[in-house]
Amino acid sequence: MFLMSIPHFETLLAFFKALANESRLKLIGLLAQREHSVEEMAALLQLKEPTVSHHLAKLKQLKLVEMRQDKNTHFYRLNQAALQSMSKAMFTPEHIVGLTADVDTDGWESKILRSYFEDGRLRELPASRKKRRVVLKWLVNQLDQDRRYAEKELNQVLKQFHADVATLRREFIGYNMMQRERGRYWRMPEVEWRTEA
Amino acid sequence: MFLMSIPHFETLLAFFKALANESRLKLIGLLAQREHSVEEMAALLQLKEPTVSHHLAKLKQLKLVEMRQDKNTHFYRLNQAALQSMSKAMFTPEHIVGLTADVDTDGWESKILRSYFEDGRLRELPASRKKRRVVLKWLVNQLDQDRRYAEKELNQVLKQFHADVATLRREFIGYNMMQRERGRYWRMPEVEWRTEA
DNA sequence: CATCTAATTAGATTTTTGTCTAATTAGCTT
DNA sequence: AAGCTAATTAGACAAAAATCTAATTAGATG
Repeated sequence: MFLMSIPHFETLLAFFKALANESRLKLIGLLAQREHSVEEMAALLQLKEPTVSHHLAKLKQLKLVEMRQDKNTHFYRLNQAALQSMSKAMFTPEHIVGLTADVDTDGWESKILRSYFEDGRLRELPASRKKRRVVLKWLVNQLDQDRRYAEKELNQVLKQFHADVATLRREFIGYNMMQRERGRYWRMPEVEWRTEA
Repeated sequence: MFLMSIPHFETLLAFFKALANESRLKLIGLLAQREHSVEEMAALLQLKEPTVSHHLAKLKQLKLVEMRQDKNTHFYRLNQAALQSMSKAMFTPEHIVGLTADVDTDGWESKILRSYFEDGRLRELPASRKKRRVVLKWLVNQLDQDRRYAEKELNQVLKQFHADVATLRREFIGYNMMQRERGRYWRMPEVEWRTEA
């Protein structure tokens, strides 16, 4: 239909607020099936019409629903496209990392992460040592602190971020972010990591 | 990693409630970068520790964050997998339609939609006339009531649900759900639709 | 024009949620 | 054990949000 830009903090928050309510979520469910008039929806959800109107106004503000008028009946329908594109872009790492723009502690690392991740996946391992370390640090952080992973399990987790899992494993060991013994891998405490692989 | 079952109404609502808050969303942003102690997060967000603790408890309940303890410092980290799988399954049509289970008006149509849609896409056009009509009805409802679509635009919208857009277009015309003239398509009011194609 | 209908807006009330301070717990450290 | 530190729990208070009734608007119809 049309692409929506990646939503920013305020947008995302507003979006969650809109959906974080029992009545509104039910309304969306109803509207996913077909259009409904305000009257109908009020009856189905056992709410008064003004209440429904109020909820629809919120959803309309965010373009999650659209309205058409026939005589003095207002028919609402869901804007699937808005919903989908929102949920799609929502939880990719580079986007989540961007959430903290205002707070941001280590802006430098965030910037690197954002630039190397795309649609939730690592495009390529950075060539420079410093950047590579940032990316690896983030990745190793996706693993459980105390768990011992079989190689297969480790691959499972890693391949969700990058195809070349063998290189990732090797780099982890190189930086001493992980250790291996008899086919099992586990994380090392951060103080033990090396600066150079 | 592991598959999560499709969340149901209560789960989904709880999930949105968890994220529909400025502080919690920022926490998630922070934790997406690396693990943090409660103290750190309180400082970064300019909140008191009990407040942060309280928010983390909510996120922990939903397994969105995990905690590891070192001495008496608690380190929290994000459970990316939970977040991702939640957002992924979230807004597929067959799931949204399922939201209204308790309310449900036309359970029969919903059931059909759920069974023919998978991951947001139409698996195949039902063979039986009655079922096909339900699916087409839903699809045509994704279009703007009053807009006139160029064939290309129409395809754009439709292909997001099904590859064989030519058949869909033909069926719409057949059921008189849409009309065409000089390469332009538009929706017909529901009263004009035919029962048989 | 008077009246009816469906919806929205205004304003009041109640419920839910976020934040704080104070008190408590759990785990060191001396 | 006494004291220290980081976190959690309890409870109070304040702010935000949901819902209702009443009043108003917009459009249709006799």
